[in-house]
Amino acid sequence: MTSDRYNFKTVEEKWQKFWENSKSFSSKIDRSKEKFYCLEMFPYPSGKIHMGHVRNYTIGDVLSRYKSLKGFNVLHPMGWDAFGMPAENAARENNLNPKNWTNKNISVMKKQLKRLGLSIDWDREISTCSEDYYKHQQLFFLELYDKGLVYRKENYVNWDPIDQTVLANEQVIDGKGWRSGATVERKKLSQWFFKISKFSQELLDDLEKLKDWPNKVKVMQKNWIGKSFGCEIAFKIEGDLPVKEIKCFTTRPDTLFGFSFLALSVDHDISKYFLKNKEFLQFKEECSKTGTTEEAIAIGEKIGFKTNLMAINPLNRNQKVPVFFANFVLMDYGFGAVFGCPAHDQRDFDFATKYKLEIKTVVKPLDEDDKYKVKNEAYSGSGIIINSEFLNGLKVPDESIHKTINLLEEKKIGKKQINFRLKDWGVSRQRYWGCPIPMAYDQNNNVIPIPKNNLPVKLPDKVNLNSKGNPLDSVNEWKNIEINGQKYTRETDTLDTFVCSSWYYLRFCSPDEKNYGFVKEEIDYWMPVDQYIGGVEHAILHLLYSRFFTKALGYKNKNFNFSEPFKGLFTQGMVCHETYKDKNNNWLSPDEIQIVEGKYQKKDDPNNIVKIGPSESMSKSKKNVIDPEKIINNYGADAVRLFILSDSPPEKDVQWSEQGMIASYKFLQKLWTLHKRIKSKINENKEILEESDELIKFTNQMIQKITHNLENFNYNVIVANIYEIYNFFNKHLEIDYNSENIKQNYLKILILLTPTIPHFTSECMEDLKIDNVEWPETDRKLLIENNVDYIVQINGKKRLILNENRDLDQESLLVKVKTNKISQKYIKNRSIDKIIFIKNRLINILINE
RNA sequence: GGGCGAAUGGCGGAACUGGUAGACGCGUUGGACUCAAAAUCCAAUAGUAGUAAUACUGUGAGAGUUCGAUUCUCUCUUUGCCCA
Repeated sequence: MTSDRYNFKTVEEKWQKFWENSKSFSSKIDRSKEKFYCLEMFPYPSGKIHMGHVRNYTIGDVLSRYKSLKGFNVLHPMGWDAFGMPAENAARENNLNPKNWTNKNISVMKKQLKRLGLSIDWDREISTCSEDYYKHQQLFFLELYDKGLVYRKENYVNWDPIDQTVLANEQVIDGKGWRSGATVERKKLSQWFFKISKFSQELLDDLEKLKDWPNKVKVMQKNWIGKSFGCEIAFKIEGDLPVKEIKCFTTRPDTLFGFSFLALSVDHDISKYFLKNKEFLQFKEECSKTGTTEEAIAIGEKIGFKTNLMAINPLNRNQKVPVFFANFVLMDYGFGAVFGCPAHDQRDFDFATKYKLEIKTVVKPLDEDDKYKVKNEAYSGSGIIINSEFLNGLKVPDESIHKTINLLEEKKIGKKQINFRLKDWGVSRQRYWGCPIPMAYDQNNNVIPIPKNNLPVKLPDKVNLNSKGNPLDSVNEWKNIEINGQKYTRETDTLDTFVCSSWYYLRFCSPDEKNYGFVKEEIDYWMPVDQYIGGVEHAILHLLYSRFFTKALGYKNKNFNFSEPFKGLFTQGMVCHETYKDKNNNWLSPDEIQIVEGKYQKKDDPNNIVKIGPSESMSKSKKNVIDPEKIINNYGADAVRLFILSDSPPEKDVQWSEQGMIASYKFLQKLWTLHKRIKSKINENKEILEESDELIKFTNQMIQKITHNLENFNYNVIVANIYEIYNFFNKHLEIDYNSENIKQNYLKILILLTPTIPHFTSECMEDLKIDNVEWPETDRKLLIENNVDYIVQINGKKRLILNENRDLDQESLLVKVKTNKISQKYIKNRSIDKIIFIKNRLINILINE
């Protein structure tokens, strides 16, 4: 009997070799077929693959295999997001070269991915740290520079003191570096920027085109771009300083009559007059303690420093209000100055209460009268303008903001302004392991681009990674160069790794092209990516940058014929696992635990009772990780694929369960036994004259269901469908069928299973000597049953089900119902008020109680 | 504080445009095989009452629309994510 067991090791190895040798997944342009570009976010080569990768790439593989079976010309490539800090850190710690460390990881992870049986065209493999890749990136950089989309400026940056590098705003989480966790400092540095803000409006508008993106991602991007309508207002200033005017930006000009103070950022230009004022300096110091994140500001106490200046309300020249420096105003929003209207902004309200400033109500809710007064908190809802002279009666916010801006423009007091929250993308990083920025400086610090024929600017192999700051700074033989006999110093900053991942989807179309990043003809065929799949954590950064990059390459380029890189986006959920702690509150890995009589304890230490924590996303720090390699070795790739898809919808988090994993493994064994039974039925060559068409109907139904579920990413339901298939065959194989009939239907079933468990079905098909594989079509006619279950309701309550001929009309069905004993019991002799009848579905009889 | 989503058995989750709630899996229980165990196979499994047929209750809470609501509308609670 043991020889009949399904040996996944030999089977999976055999088919993986076959696919590799016969180049089953290599793709080339074929205009006779419709293309399908399926892309999963490429991994960072950190050492080993994790369960998140398994889930991500299984989802993509199911889709790719399905689309190929459907007859599409599928492009399904894979590469490596290979630049970045972990390599540099690991290399420093182990005295290695980042390149070697990275390449070693790549070869390990590639082998692991191949063990999953993914239908990837490995001939297109790319790695962002190879010269063949980044030289094109340098060319793109110069191209964007020529287009005026790259510039250098000095500004405050988020400085990570541990990693000694600059962080983008998005990389600062709760005031800490996203990787190091260090408290981020403010530092002034000269940096390279991509002019992403030039595309703010376009990036916003084109979200509309992305019909196959999850709405929440679009909303997140929209909020991130943060378009706001508002008004720039210049306030006249009186006082003992040479300050005549202060510009403010506001989104609520309609509340100008509620004006009671003007608040400035401590970094505002005017602060220069206060630098000798000890109290001000103390106040500034105090402000820096509250933190700069908007959250800290919203929660924290509002404090101010009063100046002797007074601001004049442009709509009411008699009204003069004090000017403060305040901790809740940031320099990078608007002009670093806001006007305070305490009655209708909670922040302003808190501030005004503290400093006993006037709180004048100028908006009333719809259900209040004109005497309405704001009491314990600001009112920021909709309503009607009051106490505002010529603005009175305007509806808030629909008409008030718009009309006020027009009025202010007429009176030359203000100017309509559109403000975006999206700031330009700072791409300079003070790191070694990244793509060198192809720029240089002469002795006067003037910038010149490296001539294109001198590209690539290669990273030097020999560096001292233990030097402080950027290791490239100390590589003099690399840094000092000559161009046309002139001496220059190289730019030593490297590019943010998000730049590498902003265009890799183009490179996959032309991985071997030497002269440019891609071949026009090839991206015209393959682009855009039809389905992009990855984690929702990239909803803003990576996706926004990629969208920008596509637009930037297409900018001033008539040949570029698409404006969005990813037509469809799917964001999969995380893989979670329970967390464990021992009695001393140390994290424990699942391997260190045993369950005895339902109690969790530490292995070899029964007195050490284990506390079970909530299920969380797998992470090394919490030790709740499961190593995919071990699991694949124990249960096989198909079983892992089956399990990772089975328990939750792909867009939601999934709970890793060893029991579930084992169940998937056992199921494949059962399925193999079933296959053997089916095979022997087929080999009997039996002909039955009067055969039931149940098998054909069932198969047809499954074609319909599985196809529908594949199209809609209901991959967990597909696994349920596979179980249903097993259950059906297992029961109904006892009934006699024509051998040919079984064969035809079983073949269709095997194809339906192929996207999910490809090694298994390949083996089965070979076993039956079948090689004709094409996705089966649903026969609509067969879905229509002769008999239908009619739901019979009495007064809206289901009472029985009648299985009768389809297409019965109301009258004939009613006759059947009336003659039925059960319904008679409910109807008795009472009169029927009304009948609701839905053809082939339901009859609802309303009777007089 | 704002925006978006979610809530269904012991657990993960199904349910097409409002029309049989709980597919499928896990777990649990019972049975078969076995000296025994594992493995495997068969059966039951929302709750309450009943030997049973069956009846009543039931999709976070409350209201509404409807002949009929897990599905649509409103209010609330809890929870997740994002922006703060």
